[in-house]
Amino acid sequence: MHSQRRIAHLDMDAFFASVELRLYPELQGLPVVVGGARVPAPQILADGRRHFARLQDYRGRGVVTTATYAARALGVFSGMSLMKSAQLAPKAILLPAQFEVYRDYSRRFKAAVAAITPRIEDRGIDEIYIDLSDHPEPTLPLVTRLKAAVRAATGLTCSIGVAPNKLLAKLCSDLDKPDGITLLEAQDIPARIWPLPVAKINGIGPRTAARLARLGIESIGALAATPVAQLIAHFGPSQGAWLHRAAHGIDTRPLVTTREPKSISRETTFERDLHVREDRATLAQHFTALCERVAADLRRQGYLSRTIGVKLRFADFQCVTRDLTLAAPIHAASAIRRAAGTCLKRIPLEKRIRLLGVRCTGLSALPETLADPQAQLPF
DNA sequence: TCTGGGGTCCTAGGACCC
DNA sequence: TCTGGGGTCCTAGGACCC
Repeated sequence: MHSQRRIAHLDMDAFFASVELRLYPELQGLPVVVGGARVPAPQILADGRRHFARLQDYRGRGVVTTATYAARALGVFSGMSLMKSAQLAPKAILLPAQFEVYRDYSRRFKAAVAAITPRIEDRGIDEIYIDLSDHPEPTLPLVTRLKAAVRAATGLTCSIGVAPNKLLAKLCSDLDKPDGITLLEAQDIPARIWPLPVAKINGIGPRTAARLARLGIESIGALAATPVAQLIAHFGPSQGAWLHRAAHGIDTRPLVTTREPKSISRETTFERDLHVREDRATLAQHFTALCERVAADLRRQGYLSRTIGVKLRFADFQCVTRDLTLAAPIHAASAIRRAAGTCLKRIPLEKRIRLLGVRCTGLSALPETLADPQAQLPF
């Protein structure tokens, strides 16, 4: 028999914004927003002090990547357009995202955890699952030690939830943020999980939450009380049964401790919507650049791709994709551009284009001889 | 002055093979 | 001439996550 698992979810607190506060301590306590591309970097003044851009001076199509807790208090949240957040917090500091710096902090906090508890599932740049089941130490001192190690390695705080599975661990890491520890057992589900809105469940997004709301189901408890047959009638056998299990805190997924990438892609949203007729040269330039960037990513990560695809988003936000599977895998930018060009020809282009992307799937390992940069031709 | 960029997973139909 | 399933690959779209 296998005993109860002990799964932790560790989530860094306002990760990108907190890294920026480490780099610019004079911003501590202020509303700060980290934004997308084309945001000006801080300027060093003659007296050595730094000058920061304000949200009110931003023009463009970027969105909020992360906001400090002071900015969140003004109603600014991830995913909100920067122009809209400027209405809510015009004087907030606006910083460009520095993904290389965040990746470095990410490696440091993960290494600090791995030195104590090696069974880790990577869930992106700022969160991980940790399997504590086989660790001899009691949960609270162990988790306290993990937080201290993360802080020593990065200077940053995190929040940790510990529960019998990933679904519940993820739910409860969010219950005491920032800098919190939440331990949850199965018998705590009715009191602590059922009052929460259904969208707190990882896997229930805005669409599913809206469909549930139309059925009068708003809380996880209401979802748990709904007969599974009714859920299956509305959402199909797979999703319906899953919704029922999730609401009851049932989740048997193991940790995935190693993973190979399935796709590598690059995309760009234009500063203004472009049209094939009027902006052919500009579009061609962006298209070639995307193919070159994705080719460079493939080579750096050591992959060939057999299926090349394109993605377009039109001005009305309609999204279309086309892909093409080749007889043999490729990695050269010129070959990617040729295949992606074939895909593009299959899309009617009457509408203005907002976004263009190039994607490589069907990945296989690049042979060693080709992976050697000395052996590479430019394209 | 709505709505980024990089991913994963699922569904579903058609082709094709056994 | 009509009638089968099962399995895999390819393609397109959609939901969701960080």
